[in-house]
Amino acid sequence: MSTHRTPATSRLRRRRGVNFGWSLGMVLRRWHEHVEEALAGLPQGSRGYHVLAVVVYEDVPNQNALASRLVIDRSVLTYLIDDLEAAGLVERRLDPNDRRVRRLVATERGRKVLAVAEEQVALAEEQVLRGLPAAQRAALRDAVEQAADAIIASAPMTDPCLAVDGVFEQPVTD
Amino acid sequence: MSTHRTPATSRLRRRRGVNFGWSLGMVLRRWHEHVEEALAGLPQGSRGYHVLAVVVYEDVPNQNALASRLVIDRSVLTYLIDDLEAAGLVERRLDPNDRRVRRLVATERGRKVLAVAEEQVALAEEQVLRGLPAAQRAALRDAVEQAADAIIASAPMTDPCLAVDGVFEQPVTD
DNA sequence: TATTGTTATACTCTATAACTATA
DNA sequence: TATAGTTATAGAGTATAACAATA
Repeated sequence: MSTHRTPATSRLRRRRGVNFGWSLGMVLRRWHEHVEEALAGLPQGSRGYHVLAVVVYEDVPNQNALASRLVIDRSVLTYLIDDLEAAGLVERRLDPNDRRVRRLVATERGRKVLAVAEEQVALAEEQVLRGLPAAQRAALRDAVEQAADAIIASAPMTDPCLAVDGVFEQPVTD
Repeated sequence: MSTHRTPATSRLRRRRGVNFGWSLGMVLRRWHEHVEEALAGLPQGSRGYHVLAVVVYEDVPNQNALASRLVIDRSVLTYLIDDLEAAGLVERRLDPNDRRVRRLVATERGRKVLAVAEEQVALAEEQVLRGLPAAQRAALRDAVEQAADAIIASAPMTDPCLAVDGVFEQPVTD
């Protein structure tokens, strides 16, 4: 199985930065492989983990706020919370002031499970980045988180500002 | 629409590095939003782009090799090549030595389209990372590509080495 | 029998809209 | 009418296996 020791890697010389996106996808994929396995047993894996973490550490007034905080759709959040609630990790509490909204609170068990999950994720992430020297590892984490912060801070997701399609329709006259 | 200027961002203090994966997903998502739009008109968007780039710059002996180079399944590669070939960007040539294999070669048009695409992608990526100072931007690109290289070099994708499930079955005795 | 490439099927994730209950 | 949350449906992407042709 491990007979091919990827002699390819050395000749994968990057032409400019054209494969930044591919590399991003690769790292994220590996992250998922390790983290979903590390979080087996936690409802919804890494997605339940993200939800639980926000509920524990941040003070979101309602589900809509939580959804936009995580940049996911309200409808998927419903399923995530359903499972977390069924597992006894979070609760939906009706807001007496506005009976439409449900305030989310973590249970004691939820906090404990999150603490365990954080350890597991930290270990998994070390595995993902184990090919990098420690300094590079920290730099990567910082850079990625900073980039995500900047993205969230800067703009709505899906902005049609730079509509530049049609470039390939007749760029080369064959 | 843009009325919420995300006051959240400032209070998104990270607890340790737990949201590295979330941030990765965020950056990749933004990358896709920009790049797929920039590559509208190119068959299969960024995926066709990756295939085309490898066909042009690297020397892959057959489709299987190309698929494992990009870490995608052979079956999806079939569709990608179908579309690229239909657009006249690549050709499948039968190998006279082994009539099972198809050698992939880029057409002249394919090379030209790739050159245009590279420009578009570079612009799109600048947009994605425009929230970061230039130095950070370069550091991020390098770190991510290095991490991907390390991942590819180090192991098969999906390794069941660290099977640590069951951790959440009864971690807290409720 | 093993391998290259294709086709078909199922499963996950996401996006969208319709629906309810409150306001 | 507008908003919070839910439910239902359709699409993209991926994984898997079955299949054909060749070795």
